[in-house]
Parts: sequence; C-alpha cells; structure tokens
Amino acid sequence: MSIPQPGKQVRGSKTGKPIMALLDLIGRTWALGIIWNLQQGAATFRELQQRCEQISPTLLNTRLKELKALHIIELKETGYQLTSQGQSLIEIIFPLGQWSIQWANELKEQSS
Amino acid sequence: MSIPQPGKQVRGSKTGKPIMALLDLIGRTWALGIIWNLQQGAATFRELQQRCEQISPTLLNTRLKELKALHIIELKETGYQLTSQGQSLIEIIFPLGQWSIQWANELKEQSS
DNA sequence: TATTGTGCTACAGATACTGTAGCATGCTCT
DNA sequence: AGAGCATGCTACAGTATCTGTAGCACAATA
Repeated sequence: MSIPQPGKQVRGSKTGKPIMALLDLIGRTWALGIIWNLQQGAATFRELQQRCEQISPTLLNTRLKELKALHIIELKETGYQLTSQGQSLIEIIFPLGQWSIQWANELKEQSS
Repeated sequence: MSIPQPGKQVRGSKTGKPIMALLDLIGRTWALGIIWNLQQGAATFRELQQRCEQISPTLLNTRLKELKALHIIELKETGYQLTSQGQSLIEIIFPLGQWSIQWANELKEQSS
C-alpha cells in the first residue's frame, strides 16, 4: 500500500485534498492506535509492540515507515516519538478519549 | 469482522476500554470517510456512494450497519444522517481538515 | 406496462494483516 | 574471546478484509 501523500491520489479519493490523504492514513489499521500509544512518551520498537498488545511486527514496521515518511513520528535515541506535527495532531485527537466514554454510557442506556 | 462495542474485546485490545473500541471503529477502511462525507447533510445510499468516490457497495453497507448499530448514524426518510452523537463526534474530528492543510504545507517545505 | 430510482446482496479476485520464527547488529559481563 | 541478551527489523504462509461487476426485489412514476 503506498504512502498517502497530500497532493497525490490516495485510497478513497483522486482529488489530492490533504484531508483525504490524512483520512486514508489514519484509517489504516493501527495507525491511530500507534499514535495514541505514543502519547505516553517515546518507546522502542519492542515497547510499542507491547503497548499495542496484538500488532504484528510486520505491520508495526510498515505503519512506522509511513508515519516517519509523513513526519508525524521520528526515531530518536530513546525510541520512536511524536514530532511537533505529531504532537499537534494528537491534541486534536485527544478529546476522543472523553467522547468515547460518554458514547459508551449512552450506548448502555439505549440498549437497556 | 464484529462490531467494536465498548466494554467488549475489540481488534487491538482486550481491555474493553471505550477509546479502544472507538479506535477500532474509526480505524476501519472508510469509516471516517463516510462520517466526514455526511457532514454535508443527509444522503441516500447511492448519493453516499458517489461522495465516497471509490467505495464498493458491499463495504459501504457493512460500515453503515456498524455505524447504525453504534448510534453514530441513522436512516431517516431523507437518507442516512448523523445522530446527535455522530454530530458531536464530527465536531471533534472537524479540526483535522485545518490541520491537514498545514501538514501538507509543511511537508512541501520539508521536502524542498 | 415499461422505466427509473431506491436499498442492498452475491461472489470471485485482489489486497492487507497476523503470527511465528529468526536474522543481523550492538551491547555487557564473565 | 565467548556467551548471553536486547535491539530494530524481515520472511513467509495462512487468514481476514476490501474491490468491482452484476444484478435482485421493491416502490414510485410515466
């Protein structure tokens, strides 16, 4: 699967709109999970594998390459970590944690 | 693929944490794309197919079922539309549009 | 009755992901 | 030097997921 670069045709859109490249990227299995788990701080490859519970090393490496190529994460001496762009992305995504809790509660009510 | 319900084990996590169910859900191909395209207002099945450019009807229907089951979208007389929960979700996701534009610009600079 | 538009399904082929094993490299510690 | 251990990462077979084309069943309209 090719890396979804803004300006180019991506999976799901031929327009090259940045949002479509981003949606393609974070719509891939585990991409958001990896970013989410890097919130806790830098992690080595094997640490990340553990944080992500069930990810296969093959896929982890593929996603890491993509995220690196797009400057969302970078590999430093302490391990993989978010770049400043990655940081600003996660600040947007962060409220999802709170939202998901409310959502879970409402689903519980609606089903009872 | 089973529907990722908060409280249950999902793809990528055994803990049942709501955020993990949500990340599983929106990490599936096209899930975010569908939600994003419903911003513009309600759409019939075939309208949605067109907005999503290249989605297969099989997958579109699968995703719609999941999103319906989780009360993020609903089917009304005018077509599929976001529920109030879906609306609040998209308000969180909305800033991604702006972020992606900045990101695209920075990628352009960094590669030149 | 024929046409057009719905929502949706079947199914074969292509693509993406998992899980296990293990390689190559660089440490540290006898 | 040699043995252990941890690192990032790869190979590959098996499985799950997605695409693309065709078309069904139903309803409204002409």
